[in-house]
Amino acid sequence: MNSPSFNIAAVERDTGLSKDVLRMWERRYGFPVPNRDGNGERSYPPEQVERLRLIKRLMDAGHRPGKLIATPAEELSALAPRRSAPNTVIRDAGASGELDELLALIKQHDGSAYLQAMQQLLARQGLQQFIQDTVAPLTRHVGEAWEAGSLEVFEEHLFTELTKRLLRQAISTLPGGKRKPRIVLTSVPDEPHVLGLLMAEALLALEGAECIPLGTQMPLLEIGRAAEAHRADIVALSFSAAFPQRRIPGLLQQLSVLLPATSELWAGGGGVTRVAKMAGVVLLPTLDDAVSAIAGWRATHP
Amino acid sequence: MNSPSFNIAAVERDTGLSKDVLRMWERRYGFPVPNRDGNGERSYPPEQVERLRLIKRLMDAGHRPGKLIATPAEELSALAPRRSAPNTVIRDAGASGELDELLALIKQHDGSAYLQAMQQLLARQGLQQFIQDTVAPLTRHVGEAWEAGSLEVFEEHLFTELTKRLLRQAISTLPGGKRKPRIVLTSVPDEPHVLGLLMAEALLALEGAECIPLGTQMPLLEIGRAAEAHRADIVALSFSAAFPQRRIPGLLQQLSVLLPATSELWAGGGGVTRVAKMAGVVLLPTLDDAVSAIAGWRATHP
DNA sequence: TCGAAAATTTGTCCTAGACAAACTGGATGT
DNA sequence: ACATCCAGTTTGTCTAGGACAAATTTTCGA
Repeated sequence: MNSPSFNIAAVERDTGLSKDVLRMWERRYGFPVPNRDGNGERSYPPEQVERLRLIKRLMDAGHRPGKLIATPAEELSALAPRRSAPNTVIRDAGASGELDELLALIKQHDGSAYLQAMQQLLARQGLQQFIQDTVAPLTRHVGEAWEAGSLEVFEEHLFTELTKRLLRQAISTLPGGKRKPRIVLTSVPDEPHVLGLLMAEALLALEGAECIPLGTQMPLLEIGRAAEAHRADIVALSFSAAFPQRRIPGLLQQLSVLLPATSELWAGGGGVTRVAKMAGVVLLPTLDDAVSAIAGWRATHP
Repeated sequence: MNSPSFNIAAVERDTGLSKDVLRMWERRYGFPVPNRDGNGERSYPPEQVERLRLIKRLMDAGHRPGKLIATPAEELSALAPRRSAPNTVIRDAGASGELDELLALIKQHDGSAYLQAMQQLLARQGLQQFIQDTVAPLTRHVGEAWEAGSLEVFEEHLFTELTKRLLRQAISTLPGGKRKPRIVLTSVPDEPHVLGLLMAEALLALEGAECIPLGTQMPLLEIGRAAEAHRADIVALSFSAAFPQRRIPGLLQQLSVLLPATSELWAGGGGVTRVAKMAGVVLLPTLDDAVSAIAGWRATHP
């Protein structure tokens, strides 16, 4: 019943900060300063874990750890988002007021009302417009709300889970595309976000492409094998805006070596907007790009 | 085009063996012995990564690393599964031949044939029987095939992805349960397996319970908050058979402190079969247990 | 043959040092 | 005003080897 405390592994789990980073911060910045248990091992009180979670969130929003840790407690929580991209939204569902309403349903934890509202929108707009004008902006909106701290983790999970269901359901009603190209869809390890992948799948399936969804977090070696086994024309990867940009070129590079020569490599999602062009990889920052890329592929593969 | 090599982080990603373990094995057993790059950092050739993946698989099947590493290369691959539990299957879809046929479709990478076969079974058996007699045994079957090495990772992903879709689709056709109890469904960090959760959700929803699916891998603190926000009567966690058993009691212990007093904690799935009973936690090793637990809950909560 | 005690195996934690990649801020050139 | 380059700082990840507790196997005695 006494206040629980966390060992370093538990803190890593709950904050997403690696053990190495936790020790390094302690050494460099003097925070966090955990207690020590009988074996001299770190034991973090809940307040420090809470502060670490807040810091991590702000870091994901573009702040730097050195500054954040130096900042005294209170006005940490007041810090505004600071993403470099001013987020030039391309199409938005009319007023973004509509998005706010949907988000409000999530914040009220009213899953069924959210589902109902979304299903209504889907019926009204049709799948393609629904994805491009509602789901995609809403996902961005949720990402921003999360970075601004106005959304709890479990609220984001609820949003993701319900939206996944909507999209999967919509996809399953499409006629199983049997036309070329054949596309393997997945993401790399450490990229668990699945909504981008599902949106892409829905749009590609609408174009009649044959989609092979493999879920998220495939080891690179396995992606190569899957491409071979499925004789994929295209391997499409999704990188969310939260994925560390600097790791992307290396991953794509490594992967392009592992793929069979007959498979193209496409990389899409908010994560690739500012990735430099590279040989052997097609970059598709927006969903529109994906749709037109299909047309392009068909034009060059009679 | 030259043979790619892996730094220690990439090996951790692809094998699931932590950096600490990789360095420790090198020190203790003399394997793996990576090359060193210009900065003196480890650089693993693909063969060693491959061997490590094999060793990890056999460890998950119950073997011990010391023995495995000592074993010369060739007959490693011949090693049989060695799970302690002889896997007393309770109900099986008639002959397990049916399962083999379904599995064969996956191995042929024929997703649409698999979906069709499963949909047919669902229509014939009804949802409850379908889950208990087909999906659950099939999932075990896949787990065993994976441990025996007869299934590639990407094949398992395909199976999981397609089966997820089937279950979600089936769930969405059920009338949204609005009766008590209200159940939050999720899993702890490091437990990414979602099929058990979906099977449980389907069965619980069939009983008319109100299910709130939050997806997998919720930090413990967030689970507590979600329970509170949703005023959950029950928090249901799923542990797959692959989850390290020894970590479960600690997690449940910690979580039971974090939950509001009005929420019960249920833990189910193949992972809890051999976990000792503990105060404040209801253990549900099988799906049948979950169904009867609902009846029990309703009997005690008028 | 069973159960307890001893020995072993194994993972995780610890400290402390090094360095490269990424970012910052300022100076310079167009 | 804007792009580009350079130096300085910040930051994460890697390295080494030591320690120990928890889990498992083996040994020994009843």
